[in-house]
Amino acid sequence: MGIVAKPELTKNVPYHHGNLRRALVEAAVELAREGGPSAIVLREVARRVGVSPNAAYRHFSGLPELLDTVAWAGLAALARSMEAELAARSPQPDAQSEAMNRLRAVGRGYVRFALSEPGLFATAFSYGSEPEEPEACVGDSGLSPDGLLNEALDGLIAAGLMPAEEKMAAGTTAWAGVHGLSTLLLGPLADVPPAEREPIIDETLFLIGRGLVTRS
Amino acid sequence: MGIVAKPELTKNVPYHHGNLRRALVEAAVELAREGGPSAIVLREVARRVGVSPNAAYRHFSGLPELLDTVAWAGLAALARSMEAELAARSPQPDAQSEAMNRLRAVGRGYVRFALSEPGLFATAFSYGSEPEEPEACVGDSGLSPDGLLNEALDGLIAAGLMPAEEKMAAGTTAWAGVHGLSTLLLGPLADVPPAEREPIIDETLFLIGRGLVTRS
DNA sequence: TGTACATCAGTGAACGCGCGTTCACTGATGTAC
DNA sequence: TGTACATCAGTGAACGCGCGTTCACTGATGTAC
Repeated sequence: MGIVAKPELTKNVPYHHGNLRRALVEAAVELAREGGPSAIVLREVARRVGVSPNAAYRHFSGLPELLDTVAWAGLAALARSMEAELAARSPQPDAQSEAMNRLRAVGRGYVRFALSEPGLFATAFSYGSEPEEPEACVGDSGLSPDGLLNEALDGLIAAGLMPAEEKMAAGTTAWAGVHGLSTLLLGPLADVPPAEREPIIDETLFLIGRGLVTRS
Repeated sequence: MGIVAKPELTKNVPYHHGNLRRALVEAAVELAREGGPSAIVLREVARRVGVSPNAAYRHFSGLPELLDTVAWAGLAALARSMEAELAARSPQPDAQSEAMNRLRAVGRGYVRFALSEPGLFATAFSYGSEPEEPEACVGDSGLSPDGLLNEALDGLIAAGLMPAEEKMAAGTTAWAGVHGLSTLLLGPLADVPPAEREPIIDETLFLIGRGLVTRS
């Protein structure tokens, strides 16, 4: 029983939960936000929803399936963070600046998500299986984090900044860069002062981006 | 009791263990190699050494201290892997090629260690406190992974490939790149065929390195 | 060299804990007639 | 519209497990004299 009684539980006391599956996932996401994948504990999820521990087995085969569902939700949230940076940036006059600007925006969205939601970020990459419906890990644009990066790389190619045959290597490098930076800032570099974080992110995105484009 | 009786336990049956602390750390490292940090379980460590579970408390304040010790050993092993790549590469005629070659060698040593010892790699970055004696996480050269990277960056500067004031940003970018690539190859990219891994590593190291050096 | 004794590295048993999962069940829901 | 009944989403209790840690102890070691 939480500190605030849930209206539908006090008023109606419905025997059948409205949408228990959704409620379980939401509680599990909250646990992931608080403590990462290992904090997703089936009994605690049930406790928070106000249901007996075994009720979850009506909706999931077991803990691993619930964990995967949360991971996919984490990837979707990551995609939305990347989309938010794309929307927030100011468009550039020429095509080349525009393409680089978009690439850096998705990268910044990636790292910022990791820093603002470390538990969910860690959980997003702890999935054990791919989702059956790919739309489970997709942002508002319908693209996954992967798809958003690819779109940005296509922009680089279209602007003549990168040969098409380097796309795959560039994708791996960009992903590795932002993922590694996120991990470092949450781990070994966790005690750099918050004020220094943004410049570090910008510098790193600059150096990574510089490596991807063909020198003129 | 293992499948092979330990000689010193069957022959001499010494009451006091020769060097229990060292034996505990070795067993814990082995567990980390097999399953990462969460596989380091105090009771299992004691079981493998052939000692009662509480005996470990004569040498460690508790599980966290043992875990940190294994993490530092992992960092030392990482440093040695980087040193091995430095030693294995073929020296280059001119100073600039030599500097880039050394930088890529330490990067390759980093990623190869992660791929060959994933459990120990994960454990190396799960420490909760810094070692009191810094030589706990140092390779044969006396340098830590961090120190080896810095040495390589100094080489880049000395060769005139990079302005000194970019050193810090370059270090973060290089570290992020190899760390991220390691993480991806062990996670989301875990099912790229082993034959394709080396080319991917080389391409990524190439693109990261290209971003660090000043364009001419 | 021999003996008394403090030190300390181990033992054995037990503690409380919380977990994921299973069992047999109960009571609400909604459909067929 | 009313009733019988199958369905199914939940309950409550229990399971076995292994964990980290603590307790009072014991027996070997090594030093002082």
